[in-house]
Amino acid sequence: MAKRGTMSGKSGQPTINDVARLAEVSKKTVSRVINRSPLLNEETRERVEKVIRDLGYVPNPQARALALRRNFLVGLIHDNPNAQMVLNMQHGILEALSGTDFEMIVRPVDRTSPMMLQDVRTFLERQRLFGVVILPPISENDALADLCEELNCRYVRIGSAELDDADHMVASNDREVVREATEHLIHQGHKLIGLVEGPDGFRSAQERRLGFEDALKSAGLPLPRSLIARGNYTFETGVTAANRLFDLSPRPTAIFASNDEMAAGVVFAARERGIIVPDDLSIIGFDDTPIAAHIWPPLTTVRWPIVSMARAAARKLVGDIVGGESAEPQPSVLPSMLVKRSSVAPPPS
Amino acid sequence: MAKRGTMSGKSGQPTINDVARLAEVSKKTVSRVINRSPLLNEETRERVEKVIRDLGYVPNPQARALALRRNFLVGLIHDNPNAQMVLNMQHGILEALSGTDFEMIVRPVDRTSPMMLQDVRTFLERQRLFGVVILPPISENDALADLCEELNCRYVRIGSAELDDADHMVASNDREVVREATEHLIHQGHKLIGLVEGPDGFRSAQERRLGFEDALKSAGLPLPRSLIARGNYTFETGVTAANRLFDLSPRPTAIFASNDEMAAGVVFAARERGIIVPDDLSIIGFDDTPIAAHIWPPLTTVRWPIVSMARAAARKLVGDIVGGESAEPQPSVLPSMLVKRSSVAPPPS
DNA sequence: GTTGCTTATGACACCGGTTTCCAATACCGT
DNA sequence: ACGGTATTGGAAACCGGTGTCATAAGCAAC
Repeated sequence: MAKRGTMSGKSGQPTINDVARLAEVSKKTVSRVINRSPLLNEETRERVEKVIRDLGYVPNPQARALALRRNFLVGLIHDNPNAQMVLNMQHGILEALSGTDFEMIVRPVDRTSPMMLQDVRTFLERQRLFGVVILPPISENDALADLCEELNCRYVRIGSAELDDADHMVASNDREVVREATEHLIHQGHKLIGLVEGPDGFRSAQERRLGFEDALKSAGLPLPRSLIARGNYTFETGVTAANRLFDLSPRPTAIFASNDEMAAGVVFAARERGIIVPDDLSIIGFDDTPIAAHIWPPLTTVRWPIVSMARAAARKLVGDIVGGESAEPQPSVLPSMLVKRSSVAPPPS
Repeated sequence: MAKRGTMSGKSGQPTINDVARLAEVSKKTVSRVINRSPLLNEETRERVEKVIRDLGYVPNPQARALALRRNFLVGLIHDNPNAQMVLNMQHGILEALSGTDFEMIVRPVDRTSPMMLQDVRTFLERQRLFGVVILPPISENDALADLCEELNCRYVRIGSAELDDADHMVASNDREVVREATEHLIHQGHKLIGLVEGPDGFRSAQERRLGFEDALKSAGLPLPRSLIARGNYTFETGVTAANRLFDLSPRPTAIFASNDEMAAGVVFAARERGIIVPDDLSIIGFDDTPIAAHIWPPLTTVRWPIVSMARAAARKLVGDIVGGESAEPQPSVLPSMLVKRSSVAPPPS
């Protein structure tokens, strides 16, 4: 327990000076102990460490931030409409940060705002963040990454496909797993499969579409342009896109939607038309958000390794600081998996 | 634009010393300007302010935090499983904080952990937060509020019912609006209405149950114990509770569930049994999470003024600092509203 | 015994603000 | 012209750490 009564500060917390005085060394030596400096007598270190333990001393983050010109904060930058995903990412990051001196600070941004970059710049400059984790879809914005470089702020982007620089990236294998998902539909006997793809210009949308095409191609199935409808990852656009596909004749017997929200929109639209899922129509989504499990029928979908990705990203950022030499390199690509539920069945005969 | 070349620091950001030098005053005077000290020559102030603008000077948060022994951070403490709500709260807080010097730092906690209080104590002591906003359900924990008092950390709790201390509380009128929701069912002709209530010991659960009882009582309807099933705010317990109510004979023709997740569970269970919503069974939920609008049929539910509550809470915390004399007092009770969708209809005849 | 090198430690300035205390100036009544 | 009282500005200490550089001790080599 902390023995009180010998503190210099009146705020109750012991300072580095208290430790130095009690251990009969200089501040600097205590600082060396804190920062695991190698050039330090083992005996001295132990003596200081004992005082630190006895006192319950913890270095003041504000003072360190000032002296180091760098805060012990990891920022989370996102413009993600998917609350569950953002929150899971937060948990993943905090998990990686727990037990370290780092805390997390959250920064939603508005991709459509012309001030976005300027805002982020001000934010990073002022807070002097140790590093940031950038969530999709804003993680695809290269200007943002360049800004981090420029401001000397470490960063890790989370995304759908591996980029050049593994140090700044954690991704999942979207293309591969979507191919797998589509093949699952093909194996059920579907031949006319629609795609509700994500918005133009999104890496994730592109990757998922490529995976979809891979599967059809290697199965020798045709893919007319009409079977592809675009949405923008929202429920409503899922409904619209589905209706466009339902108007086709012959109607597709299965649909892959690039995310769960749109897939839920497809289910919704099907119900409005009296199309029974999965009897008349099989559906696969992507993300495994709670809605996927909770609508009827429960959606077959792809589960992103969200928490692990966030954890890996945060560890990449702070690993060499907190881990010392024992910091293992973090993986850059984590596998997604297909979660089979009840929205897929063989096509009607 | 900032004129470079006259800075003392090499990091690019101008410091208070730069401002002082260019304005030909002392640091202290600049500090007085920044902190809106009243005893200051108007002319001097303007001169300094001009230099500040020209230089694009912004005080260094780390240095201020060290000197003031108080960080410019507002913490968000939550143990909420509802991602959408947490994220909306985050947005509300950030909205209130935007344009100020404050940033938000997020701290999920585990209510069930015996270390919870200790963890939060360490967190608050170390980070020297300016204040915290506490989300339900952990906001009902009085020990946590006491801890904040003890550590001299401002706090605002967000909850379901008004507490004694309006300065530390922002709430919604759950009881009233649930009464209204239940009366909506009664007006449709329902006489046998089930309640899927929230977990024991939760203020929100209690308030909502009271509102439910209020409505039945004033309509002269009986409320046998068997019509009340308890869940713990999760989808799965909603399913279980619904099945218990479905086993009743006669079966209730309407169900109010204390949150949307459980309401979604009720819908799910109904479908499993072939009970048609809303023809055979009307359902009302609470929260207006995205799932409410996206399942079939879309749920009639109660919308909490989440963003406004969070905004009000954050303004309560920082209002007197950033607002100066113009800081308006923030409301402590914000009204919820009933959102009518398609899950309610008259009972089968 | 002196030189030269390595290792362990300390003195002191510094990060960029705030606060305390005091001096200087202006304003005032007599 | 004089002392007394508000206002204002400045010097220096401080918040609690880190960086730079100097120095002392220990030891091999000359």
